[in-house]
Amino acid sequence: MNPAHEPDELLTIGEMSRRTGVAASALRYYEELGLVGSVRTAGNQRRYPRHMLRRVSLISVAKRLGMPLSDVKDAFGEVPMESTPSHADWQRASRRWKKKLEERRSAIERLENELTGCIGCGCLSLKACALLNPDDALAATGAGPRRLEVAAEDEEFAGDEQ
Amino acid sequence: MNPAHEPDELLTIGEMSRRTGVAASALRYYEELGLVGSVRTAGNQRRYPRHMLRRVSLISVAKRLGMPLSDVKDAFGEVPMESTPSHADWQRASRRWKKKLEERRSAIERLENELTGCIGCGCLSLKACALLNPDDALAATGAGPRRLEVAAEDEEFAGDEQ
DNA sequence: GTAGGATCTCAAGCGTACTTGAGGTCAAGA
DNA sequence: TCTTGACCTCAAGTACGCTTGAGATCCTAC
Repeated sequence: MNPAHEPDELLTIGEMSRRTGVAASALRYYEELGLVGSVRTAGNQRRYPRHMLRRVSLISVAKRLGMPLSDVKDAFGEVPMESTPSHADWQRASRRWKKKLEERRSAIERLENELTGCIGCGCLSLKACALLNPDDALAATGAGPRRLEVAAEDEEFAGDEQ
Repeated sequence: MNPAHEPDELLTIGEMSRRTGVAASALRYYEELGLVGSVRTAGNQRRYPRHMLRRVSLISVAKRLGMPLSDVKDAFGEVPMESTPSHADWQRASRRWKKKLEERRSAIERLENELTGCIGCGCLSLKACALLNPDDALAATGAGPRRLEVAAEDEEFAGDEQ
C-alpha cells in the first residue's frame, strides 16, 4: 500500500493544511488554544499524528455552524491528543457533539416554524398572529418560558395595527 | 387600554433595550450599520417606532444562530424602516429568512446524521465507518461532492487502525 | 555542501461585533 | 427652577479568530 498510509506516519503542518483546508496559521492558533496537538522534530517543527486530521476536520465543520472554539474544545471532551483515541473515546465525543448540534438545530427549527406560519399570513405585522400575540394564543397552548427572543415583543400589537 | 400600546408611540433607546434585551450601545451600532432606524427628538435623542422591536428581535435570534450581521441586513431585504412594514413586506422577508435558516439547518442535520451512525459504532476511529471511508461506502451510494469537510479525511484509515 | 522551499517564533494587524469612558446635553419630576 | 437619570457623540478598548511580516532555522533534493 501507499506508504503515506502507514498508521504512525506523521504529517507536517503543510500537509495538514492541504488535507484539511485549514491554514497553517490557524493550525498553530488551534494548538495554542489546546484544540489540537503535535509533536516536534529535533529541529522544532510540528509533526501531526494522523488522528489530528479528524479533530481538525471536526473543528472546521463546527466553525461553519457558528460554534465558538471554546465550545468545540468542550465537545472534544476526553478525547486524548497524545495517543490515538480509542473507540470509546470517540463514542463519548460523538454523543457530546450530537447534543450540541441538536441544540442548534432545534433553535433553528423553532424559528423556522414560526416563520413558516408567517409566510402564509404575513403576520409579522398582523395582530392575528399567535407568534406576536402570545397572551392570546401561546398562553392558551401552554407555551414555555418565552418563544425565543421574539417573545421580547410579547406586549406588542395589543392595539397596534396600521 | 394601556397608553404604552398606542400604535404610534415612540420608544426611547432605553425602552428598546429593556424590551429586546439588546444593549443600547448595540442598538446604536446596528443603526450605524443600517440594520435599524430611528427618528430623533428636537434634542437629538433616538426614538424608535414600535415595529423596530420586531427587527431587533429578529437580529438577536439570528445572532444566536451565528448569522453575521451582513447576512441579517440582507435577510431584511426590502422591509422598510421609515414606515411600518406592510403585510407583503414581511411576507417577502419571511421567505428570505426561511431560506437562510433552511441552509443552516440542513448543514447541521447532515452532520448530525453522520454522527448518529458513529455513536453506534464509535467509528470516528474505526475504518469500517462509511463516514470515514467514502471510497468504500459513499462512492457506492452515489454520495455527492464531499461529505462536509470530514471528507478531508478521505484517504484516512486505509491501513490505519490501532 | 548548498540552494531554496517549508517551517519556526513573536509581534503586530485586521474584521466583526460590540463595550467603555469622557465630556456634554436632554427631559421629566419635585 | 433645579436636579438627576437618561441620552448624545466620538474615540478608544476588548474579545474572538485569525493573518501577515520579519527574521531566523530546518530539511530535502541536487
